[in-house]
Amino acid sequence: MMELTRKGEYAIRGIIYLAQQPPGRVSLISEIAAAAEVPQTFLAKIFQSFAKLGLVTSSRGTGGGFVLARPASAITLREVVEAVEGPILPNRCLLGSACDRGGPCRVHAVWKQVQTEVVHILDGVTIDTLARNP
Amino acid sequence: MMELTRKGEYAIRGIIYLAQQPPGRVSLISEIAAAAEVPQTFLAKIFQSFAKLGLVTSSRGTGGGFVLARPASAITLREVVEAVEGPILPNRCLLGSACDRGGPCRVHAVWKQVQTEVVHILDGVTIDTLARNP
DNA sequence: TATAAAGGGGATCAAATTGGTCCTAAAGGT
DNA sequence: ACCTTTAGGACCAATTTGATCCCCTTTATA
Ligand code: SF4
Ligand code: SF4
Repeated sequence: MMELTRKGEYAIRGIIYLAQQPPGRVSLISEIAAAAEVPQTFLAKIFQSFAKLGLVTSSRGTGGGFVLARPASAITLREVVEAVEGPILPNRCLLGSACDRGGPCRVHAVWKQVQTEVVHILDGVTIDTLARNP
Repeated sequence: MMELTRKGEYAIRGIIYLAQQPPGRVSLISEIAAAAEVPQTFLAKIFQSFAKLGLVTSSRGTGGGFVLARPASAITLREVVEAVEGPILPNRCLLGSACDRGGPCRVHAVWKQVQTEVVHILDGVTIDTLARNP
């Protein structure tokens, strides 16, 4: 239960690689994919999501590629995960939409607590922490 | 991300109904399904899992049905959820199997922390708490 | 101004998972 | 015997996941 998908794994590995490059260094998607051991075309989609959300900046044409849009210390693991997996939502009813049954039941509060706690943990981890080598 | 499936929702609703019955009262699957608003044949599978894990006891034939195998105060939400959704595992690498890449990376510890925290929350909630009406 | 080197984005696809039904067998009561 | 009720397997449609392909646009530079 609650498993991260491949997309999530790949997203994290990809952005960590980017964070490990010298600041300002532009990386090709092919380079990132090779380093992170991720199918290139799949990773390209992931980085498109990153770019749309402003986590990375992309440039096209010769000499193009990807760079972090902010310092790695200002990008949280939550942002990365939510960029590709959508919001942390242990139960549908946590999204505004009222429960299709009576009102919110007692379980509701438990899922809310789970959500809050997980968000808190993932928000407390930044990419620069993850990028530091053992 | 991390969404509970229908099966999980149904499992919780079903066992809460059972916990709301007078102690010792046997409930038919048809009755539980109607009360919990869950497809009956689907719920039957769910309760089979409960029975195998010893959360409920089942009896066949006339007068048969389901009863909680333990007091509702001794059944945790985690047991119920894991019975149908499998263990709380935010990332595959948390299951003994070593990472297919280098060694465990720094992200590993984060998922471990998420797992621990979620398990802790769900272990702290028992079915009798959930069964009490507003 | 070609041309090559990138990323953007849509279409498409196979495999896996989810959500659910159906049928037969087994067990238990009358 | 016969009815009731769960057990368990086979099966199925819809959705999601994990990817690949192809064509388009942007950009540098020869
Ligand atoms: S039954 Fe409770 S947990 Fe389930 S959707 Fe409704 S409010 Fe949420
Ligand atoms: S890269 Fe890290 S988080 Fe991902 S499977 Fe390996 S150890 Fe686990």
